Amino acid sequence: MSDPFYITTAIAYPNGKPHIGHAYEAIATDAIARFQRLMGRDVRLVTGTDEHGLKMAQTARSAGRETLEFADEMSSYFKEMCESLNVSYDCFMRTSDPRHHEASIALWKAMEASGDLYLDRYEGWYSVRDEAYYGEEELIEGEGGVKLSPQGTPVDWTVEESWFFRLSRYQDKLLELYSNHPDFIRPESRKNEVLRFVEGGLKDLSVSRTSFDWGVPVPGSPGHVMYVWVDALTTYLSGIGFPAKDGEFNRFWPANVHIIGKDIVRFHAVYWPAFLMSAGLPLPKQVFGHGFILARDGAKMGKSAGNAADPLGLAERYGVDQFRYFLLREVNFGQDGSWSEEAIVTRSNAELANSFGNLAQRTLSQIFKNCDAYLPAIHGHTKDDEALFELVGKTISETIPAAFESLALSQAVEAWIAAVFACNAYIDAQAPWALKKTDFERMETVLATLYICIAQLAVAISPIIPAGASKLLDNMGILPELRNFNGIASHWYSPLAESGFRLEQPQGLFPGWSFRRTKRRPDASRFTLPPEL
RNA sequence: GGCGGAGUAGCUCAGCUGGUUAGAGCGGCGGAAUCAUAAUCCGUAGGUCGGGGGUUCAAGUCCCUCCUCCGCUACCA
Repeated sequence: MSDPFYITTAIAYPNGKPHIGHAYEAIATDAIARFQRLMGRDVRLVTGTDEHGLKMAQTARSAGRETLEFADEMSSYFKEMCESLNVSYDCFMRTSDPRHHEASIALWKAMEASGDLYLDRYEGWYSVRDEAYYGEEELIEGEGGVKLSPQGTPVDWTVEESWFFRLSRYQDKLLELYSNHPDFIRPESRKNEVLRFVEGGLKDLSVSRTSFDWGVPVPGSPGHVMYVWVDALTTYLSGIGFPAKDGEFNRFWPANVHIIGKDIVRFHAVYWPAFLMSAGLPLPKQVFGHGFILARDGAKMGKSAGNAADPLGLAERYGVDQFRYFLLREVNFGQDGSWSEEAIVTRSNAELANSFGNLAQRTLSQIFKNCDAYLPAIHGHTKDDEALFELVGKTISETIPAAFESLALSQAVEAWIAAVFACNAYIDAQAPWALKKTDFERMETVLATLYICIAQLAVAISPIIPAGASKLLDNMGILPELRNFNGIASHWYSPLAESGFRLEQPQGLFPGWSFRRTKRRPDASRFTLPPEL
């Protein structure tokens, strides 16, 4: 049985339609999951929506809607996003799902059994928008002397009975965790922030609310619903079957990595492991806080910022693969990045259409025309061929896997495109179109060499651009069982050629987009215009 | 205020534990080629590696200091 690998995205709060940040996280997580599948691992990818909390209830009410019915709609946008962007999730867990309620209650009871939950009174300034209490001294003054949270959201003086979690008990255990598992929090800069926070002392955490009922009811405590983070985090368990411990859960927990935004690192790196320790469950191996995707003008794509670009619109306009490729190629995973339509077009044209797509096109076309569409025979390799094999082979079997393994996604793509460049340099140096007249057999060998390399590169990049890669591999007759790192490195070419496989008329893989430019193109009509949004 | 990031070619960025002429991509410029999605390949970038000081035979790469931007966090009030 192959190694299990369990990865999650954060569970999105669907108080609006998904923005580019949600798309980025889902795409990155999917790419990692797909990579692990190519490595032969048994993968589970869980994503979903966190639908509880006063904010959702209020938004629904102000829209004159039933809360659940409203949540259904909002959640569906996130699910659609995953479908549209080719995110290969195994489970889309909603916190409103009865199965999830069961899981949350089981976790709660386990924490209670450890003596970590107690009832007390909580009073303070509560911000509905932030779903958090603030101390008097944290408040800022808005216009007309109105009290506002540090985030500038309205606050109300609220007194409620609340369950508390003995977070204070876990300070030492958490610090021990961080020091025994240096990779628990990544990237490094996030870890420092968490360390500082925990070292500064932990207060017990209020983990239930009585001011609304849209949430998971606290067992045996009528009127209380769980604090949203308790049940949101629990999706990582319920998504693989918890509270049932046999089967999926037993096999996949603990998670290999939780992919989250840098803004919620604390919940995942402090509260979450504390909850799990309390419940007597194993801890995830890693929490990775990625950066934000900023608009060209530098504006932050915040949850409530309202200036969020529509990721589905962009994907539809420029292509899902192109959009995925851009985000993972251009942005150093873990750091903030920026996007613009021009940047998407530039990347897509230069690397997908011109470098890789065109490499495949020119190679397959020559085979199609010169070899009657049959895969040409190999008549002994030269040093040049061997050099290319070595470079491409090393890239797909060492460099790219190592980069993916350490979640250095943009470096993985960088290594890939460098190998593509090498193939283009090779085809130009060998000039099979010239060999056609002088040394037909050598031409055959050159085209066969490229064929092998292109298939290997297509497999290696398939986690990033699954649709295009799979279309190309289909066209090339690569069997499904060869579409993984081991398979594509094996000797499949000659058997395929000898099987009498013939190419169809090759077709362009990725279109080149034109884009408004100051400089005039010699013949702009040759470019395809992207569809209007 | 504390802690932590970032500041490298026009643009976007690589540069691990200090060591030959500081790198890549894009753009620009010049050439080659014409199989291919007017795509490709080769050559070319005269960059005070934010400023200043220091350690060293040798510093984007270590130390000090200053400036700018960002993140986490605190406090005075």
